[in-house]
Amino acid sequence: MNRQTDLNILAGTEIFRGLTAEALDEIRRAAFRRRLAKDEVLYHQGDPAATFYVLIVGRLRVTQNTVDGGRITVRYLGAGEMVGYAVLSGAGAHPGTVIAVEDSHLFGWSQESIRQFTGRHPEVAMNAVAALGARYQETQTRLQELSTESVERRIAHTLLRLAHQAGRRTAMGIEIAFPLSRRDVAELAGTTLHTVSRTLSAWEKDGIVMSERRHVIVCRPHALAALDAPAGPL
Amino acid sequence: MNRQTDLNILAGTEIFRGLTAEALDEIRRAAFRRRLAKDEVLYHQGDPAATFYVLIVGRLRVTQNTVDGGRITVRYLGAGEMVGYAVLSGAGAHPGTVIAVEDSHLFGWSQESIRQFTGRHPEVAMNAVAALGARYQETQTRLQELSTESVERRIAHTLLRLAHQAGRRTAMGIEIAFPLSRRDVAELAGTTLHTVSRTLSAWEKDGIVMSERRHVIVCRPHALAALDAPAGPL
DNA sequence: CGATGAGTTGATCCGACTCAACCACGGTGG
DNA sequence: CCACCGTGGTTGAGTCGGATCAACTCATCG
Repeated sequence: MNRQTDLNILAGTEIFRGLTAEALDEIRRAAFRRRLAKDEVLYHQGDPAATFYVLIVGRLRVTQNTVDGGRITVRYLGAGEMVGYAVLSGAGAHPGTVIAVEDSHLFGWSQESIRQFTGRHPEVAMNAVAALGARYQETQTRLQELSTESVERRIAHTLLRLAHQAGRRTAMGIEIAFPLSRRDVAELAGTTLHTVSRTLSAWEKDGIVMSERRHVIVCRPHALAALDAPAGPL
Repeated sequence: MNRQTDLNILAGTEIFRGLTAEALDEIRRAAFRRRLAKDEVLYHQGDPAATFYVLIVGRLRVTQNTVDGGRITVRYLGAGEMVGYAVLSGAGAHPGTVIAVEDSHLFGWSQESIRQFTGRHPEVAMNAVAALGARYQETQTRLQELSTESVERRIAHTLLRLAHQAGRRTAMGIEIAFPLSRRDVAELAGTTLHTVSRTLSAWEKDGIVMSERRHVIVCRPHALAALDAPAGPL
């Protein structure tokens, strides 16, 4: 919690990496801290984009709603990731709702201070471009999957992506390290919780995954990755 | 084709807007021109991201392929839009294939020159963040539609988006101003050309759209936007 | 100890994909 | 000039993946 610790943390974030110690200290001084309890909302879709955040510890979920009640999960955010890119891009409002799925800790900056800082430090803007580009690509990939793949494969890819982003190696396999319900998976994979439940049950029988309520472990990731052929040959 | 014309063109692009005349002239001097005939490929998915472009006139299509033969259309690009953002974000390879759907004209810059320029002009990086953010949002919206809406509504939204991005007012309605086949619409909406054909035929009967081969006019955009209720009540 | 949320599993149904046959148009070449 | 073929488009019939509807169990919580 001291100055040096904060500097090390900031130096490890996707948006501030590569900055000089002086620049890091400058952004540190402009920051405020924000804590979120589990299930607490950071901001709602449509709120004016006034504050930019970086997630330090914890896990956040970004969701997006349509007028007609539809809801999807855009992505989960982990430590070091930026929150509220709309503040940087100059959009007026946040395009999604951000909620903590476990107790979290963030640094925050006002729109003026982060935009001013970004203007003076092109590396920050370049980092933002890189980070946004990566998210854009990931979304593109999901779009691709949703257009062309079966539900089963989409669920498989969803779990693999989560395992990659927030996986923790255990004796049983790769554990997805935050509470994740069937419904959550369904909203990521573009299906219903019923289908997710059936699919996970089948995989559990085959020893591919293990799951309890709101908790998934991927035991055999390679088996998930190789779900093209409808079934193994004789 | 003279210097002043080029400066005016550059000043109107999403990535270079707001720059001083001197900065614009600097980027103009570093640029080279590139012409693409209809159906000519600018670069392929997987090619090293070595050159950054801005589209001056014409229309490009960005597609993305999966290993297993799946293909989607990521988006169409119009005048003033940047092409090859991966060069900015430092990704090693282009994530998609870009092809001209009509004769086009671009400005191009080497990776070193555009990144150096961006490093010296934070506005450019900020513009890039804004542009990428907008594309990210658009993709998010498509993802949302694909997860929650019926094929018919997705086709409707696809046409509305195209009409918005590349529409030309005519006596008959909003004409989509570049060749667009059923297959193209299908790859944007995440469906098959058969379903698109059926849907457009039905809409044509209702006077909502008019279409010939590779050519679509949206006559009653509001009717497309209001396709929620399955059918009008008695 | 009801209540609420998460999960499972069966039965049913339908939207849209698949398969298939066909037409129209526009090059191209004999 | 016409025969040919490839591309784009239309439309019908059949099928099926997965959503929907429904009933029930099991935790967790105030």
